[in-house]
Amino acid sequence: MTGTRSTRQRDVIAQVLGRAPGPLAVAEVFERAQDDLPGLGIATVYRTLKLLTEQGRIHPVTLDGETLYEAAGKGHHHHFSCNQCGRVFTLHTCPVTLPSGTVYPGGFVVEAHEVTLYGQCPECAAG
Amino acid sequence: MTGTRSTRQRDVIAQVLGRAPGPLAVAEVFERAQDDLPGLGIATVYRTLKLLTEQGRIHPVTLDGETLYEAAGKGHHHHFSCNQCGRVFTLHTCPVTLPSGTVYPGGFVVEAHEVTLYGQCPECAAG
DNA sequence: GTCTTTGCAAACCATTTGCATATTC
DNA sequence: GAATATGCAAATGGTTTGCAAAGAC
Repeated sequence: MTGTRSTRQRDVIAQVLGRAPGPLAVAEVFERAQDDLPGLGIATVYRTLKLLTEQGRIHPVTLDGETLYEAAGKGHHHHFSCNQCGRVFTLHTCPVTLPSGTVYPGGFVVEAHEVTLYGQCPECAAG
Repeated sequence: MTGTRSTRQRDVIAQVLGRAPGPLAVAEVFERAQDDLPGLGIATVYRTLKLLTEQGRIHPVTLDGETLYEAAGKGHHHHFSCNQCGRVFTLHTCPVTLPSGTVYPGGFVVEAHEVTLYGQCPECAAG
């Protein structure tokens, strides 16, 4: 069986995502993981992100044309993208009430939804 | 001034997007535009999509890691992505009430929102 | 006729893959 | 010790760019 071994690289990459306040781009994961593990190769980052995704331990999030990754198991949540600093945050509130099975005009059967809010993050709003 | 000339290529590409029921991927734009205009080059498609975007005549939409393009001027709307056939539709209903300026817990100032619904499109639900 | 746009081919750049070496169990 | 994972470098594939020829005005 492949993908089961515990390695320092996999641990570090999973940890990096685990402590982030929101989803991270591949380059960000790479940089942060290198702090803990110099010599880490970018190919390993891609391979590990793919592996963790297949295992359901992280999820890809596409936002503004970039693929970001976030740790799984955060329950239902959405994202906030700051128009000023560009950072993406995880929000634990949901502005939508859409029970699975709701049928939209035209006959669209809704099974899930995704919301992205854009605006100013607390830091940028304060500055 | 560059970007102002009317060419067959630009007209065709704009028309393709104008008559689509939802946003299209670059490859789809390319294929459909080639029906009207054999010999069209892919580079022209990319250049034109970029131009039309800068002119505000179309908008990019990122969905599941792909960048799609749709005609502008459709007013506030959202997207529905069919889990079965993969097609993306434009929905003219909005499940969210979020006046610009709403402040979310933590101090996030909301200026805009984007919603994507996932499920079965009318055709796939009927099949 | 001048300036812009196009198509082609080359250049780019992020992501993936092949392979020898290092690591896990 | 056998099998898996890593790092490097090469390959890939979508997007962009340089340039000579075609087209718009």
